[in-house]
Amino acid sequence: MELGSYLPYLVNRVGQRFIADMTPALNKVGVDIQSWRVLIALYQQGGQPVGALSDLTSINFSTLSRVLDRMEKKLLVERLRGIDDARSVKIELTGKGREVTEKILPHAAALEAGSVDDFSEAELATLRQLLAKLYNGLNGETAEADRLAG
Amino acid sequence: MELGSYLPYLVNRVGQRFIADMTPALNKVGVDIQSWRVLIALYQQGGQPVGALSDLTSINFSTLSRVLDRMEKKLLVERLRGIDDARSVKIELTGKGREVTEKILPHAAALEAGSVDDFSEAELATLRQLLAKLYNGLNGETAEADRLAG
DNA sequence: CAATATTATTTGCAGTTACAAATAATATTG
DNA sequence: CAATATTATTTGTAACTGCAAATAATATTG
Repeated sequence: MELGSYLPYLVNRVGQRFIADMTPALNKVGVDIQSWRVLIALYQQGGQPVGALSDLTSINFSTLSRVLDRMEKKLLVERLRGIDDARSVKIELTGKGREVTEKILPHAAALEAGSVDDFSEAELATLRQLLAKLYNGLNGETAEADRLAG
Repeated sequence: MELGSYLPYLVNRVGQRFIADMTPALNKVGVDIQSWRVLIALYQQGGQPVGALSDLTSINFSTLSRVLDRMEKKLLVERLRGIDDARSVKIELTGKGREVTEKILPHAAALEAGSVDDFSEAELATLRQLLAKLYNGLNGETAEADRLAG
């Protein structure tokens, strides 16, 4: 096995570079990377209960609970307890959350665009499609999933 | 912008799934994900100074220093101070480090193989090539790099 | 319908992480 | 060659993370 062709390696280093390149824009508005993931998810998919948001952002649900604490303190999101089921908490963007998201979005778009500057449209579409396919080929095994599977 | 086509999102969720799916095999031998990254890097590329290992693994150099502390305590690596330049520390796999790596490798290979089960050889090659190209299209901006760039 | 199981989220806690400063060594320069 | 700058790594510190247990609510079942 060769490191340079090992998919987890290739994927991890790209992910870390995206984070590194995004960090200056995030620092400017005092938002950390995890909060940014929550912001885009909510901005594009609307209010979500914590569990769904955890799936959507790939942030561990207990970590996410703490991320939401920070975001709530900064008035970026609010927790709406038990709209239909009082066990669940619906997370909604606040006006400020939307504002901040819209301030970051252009930087995010520019970064993504810059990263694929010398990709053809076809290559870009292929990359997205293969990443989605790769995701589906993985299990997303969790302690919880294991327990249920036996 | 759509979440499902946003590259940092697509990449991050794949990376998290690789971690989640790899974790059981790593737990069995008491190795965390960061240590695993160091193990494969050293196993395949040979002994490295800390800085090079930081680049290779995409682990922040000060975090890496602590990761190496844990690994040294578990006798997986050793620090060889100043072979040619006394400022640098060459990190080498120990015999045990190699053993443990070889115990994990089959799981890693199986996981990767399973994730691309329904990929053609051509698709797999394309994915790898596009991920490498994407990596090159990113800056890997660091506080240090920023300082140097002015 | 009381007892038990299940689902959703938070919290205790024991690490882990990353920025910035400190340390340690080599290179440069006046 | 002493003073200063640069390079490589570690460490102080404050915040972040994730497992497991606790809490809180709804569903099921005998």
